[in-house]
Amino acid sequence: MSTMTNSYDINEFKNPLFTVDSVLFTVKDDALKILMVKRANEPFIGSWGLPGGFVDVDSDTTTDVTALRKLEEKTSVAPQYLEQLQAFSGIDRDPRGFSVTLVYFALIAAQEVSSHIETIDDVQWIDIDKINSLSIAFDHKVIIEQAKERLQQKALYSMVPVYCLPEYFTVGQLKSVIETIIGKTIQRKSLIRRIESADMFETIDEKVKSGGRLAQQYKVKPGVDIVNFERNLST
Amino acid sequence: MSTMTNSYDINEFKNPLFTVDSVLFTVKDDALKILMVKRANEPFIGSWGLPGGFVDVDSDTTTDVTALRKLEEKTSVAPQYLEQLQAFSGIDRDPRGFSVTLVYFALIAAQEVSSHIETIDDVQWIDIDKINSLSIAFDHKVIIEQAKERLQQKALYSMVPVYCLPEYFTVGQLKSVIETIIGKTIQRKSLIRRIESADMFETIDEKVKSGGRLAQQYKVKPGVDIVNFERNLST
DNA sequence: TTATAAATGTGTCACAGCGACACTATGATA
DNA sequence: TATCATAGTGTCGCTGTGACACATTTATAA
Repeated sequence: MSTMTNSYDINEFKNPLFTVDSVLFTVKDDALKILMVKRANEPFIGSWGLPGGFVDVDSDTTTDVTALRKLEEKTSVAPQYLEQLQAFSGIDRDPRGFSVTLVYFALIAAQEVSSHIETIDDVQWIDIDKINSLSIAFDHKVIIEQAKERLQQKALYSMVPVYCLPEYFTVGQLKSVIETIIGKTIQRKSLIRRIESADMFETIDEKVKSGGRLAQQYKVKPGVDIVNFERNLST
Repeated sequence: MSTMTNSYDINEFKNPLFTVDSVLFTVKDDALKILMVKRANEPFIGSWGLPGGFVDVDSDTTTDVTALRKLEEKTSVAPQYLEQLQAFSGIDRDPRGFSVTLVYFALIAAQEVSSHIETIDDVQWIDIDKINSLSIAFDHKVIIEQAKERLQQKALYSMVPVYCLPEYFTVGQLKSVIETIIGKTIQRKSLIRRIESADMFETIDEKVKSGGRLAQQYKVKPGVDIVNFERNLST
């Protein structure tokens, strides 16, 4: 066989630097927060950055696994919701050269991880409104802004915000989480109509105190997908 | 300085194989078609694949540029609409090892490129319903399916389908394109209401024949963004 | 010249789902 | 037992889509 073949030599091209990062949201103390990590390495040592890193090509079967692995290193649990946000690329965004970061968008209940995170000093829940006043690595400010917009959009036409709540939750809790995410109030009645029509939730027999009348508890039916509604809530 | 620093050595990790591919849609002869390329190289030589390739880290400023460059090599023009779809990754999807492909989603008017493509024998518009009966490279069948679903969703709540039409178009043409994309009929009246409320289009003085009464022509106002409606058309 | 077909464009009613808001229900507390 | 706080319901109005009849304008053929 000739040495001139059509087969591709893996080292022929310079490959871009490829990383996976996640924007992990939660709602805690009536504020939208994201998980940030204080960087221990160059570049941007000492700044806050999104949790993430390189793919381990010997053990990660997909980039989803990379994202989950990196998040679990920081939170010790898996997020309740994970989806791809977008890739961000550029010749200037990393001083080491052309780089691509595939960014995931994740949700978790604050209760699931709070005690664990409080024991680590380089991992914190940071209020999304305080991001602009901090030193943030790479283009992560822009990434966070886009992730926030996506979350806000999704909150208007789907039930994703339930993944910021524990297994059992009430209408009041869900209403509060949605309002925190989108930054405006919604009608309790509209939310109840959606809960009933979505057919995503089951009621729990035991009710729970809430400062007034006992509240009905709900949980997500096992195995159901997120329902998308045909209309947005009021913009 | 010690040689033991925290700075990252770019060659320390095996980087995944990274490519950029595009699903370029058009509507032609009342059918939804995508641009496919007959592969001239291994792997999957001889099969049909999506147009794409490696980033040129010396000249591409972002992956968007890579996608546009690769599409222009095949069509000789830039698509009218381009957005990221999603990254697809895995240890098995490419025989050369762990690979990631960042997939873009693009739209163009058939008229813009048809004459150019007809002169090339390894680049073709392929009817999306015929994809399953062809030999398709990598996981591109799955990618195409997801791109199609995204396009169908977008057609229900936005005006993206206009980017499958030439600069000047009529309501009848837009209705036909939307119906081809979503695979069902819509109400002309609903479409006109949307055209009027979107404030994205301007009317053209000159009307055009269409087999009956002369039809009003529209064009996209320069510089406007796609409008998203708060409701979907009927599912 | 006139009738017909074909497509464009309009008028309008019904329906669904969200917003608004008054009203009822139930548990804690004084 | 009265009051407060939160949970939950009833219902009217509004908006945008679906449906469909009707009017308009052009080409074509009798």
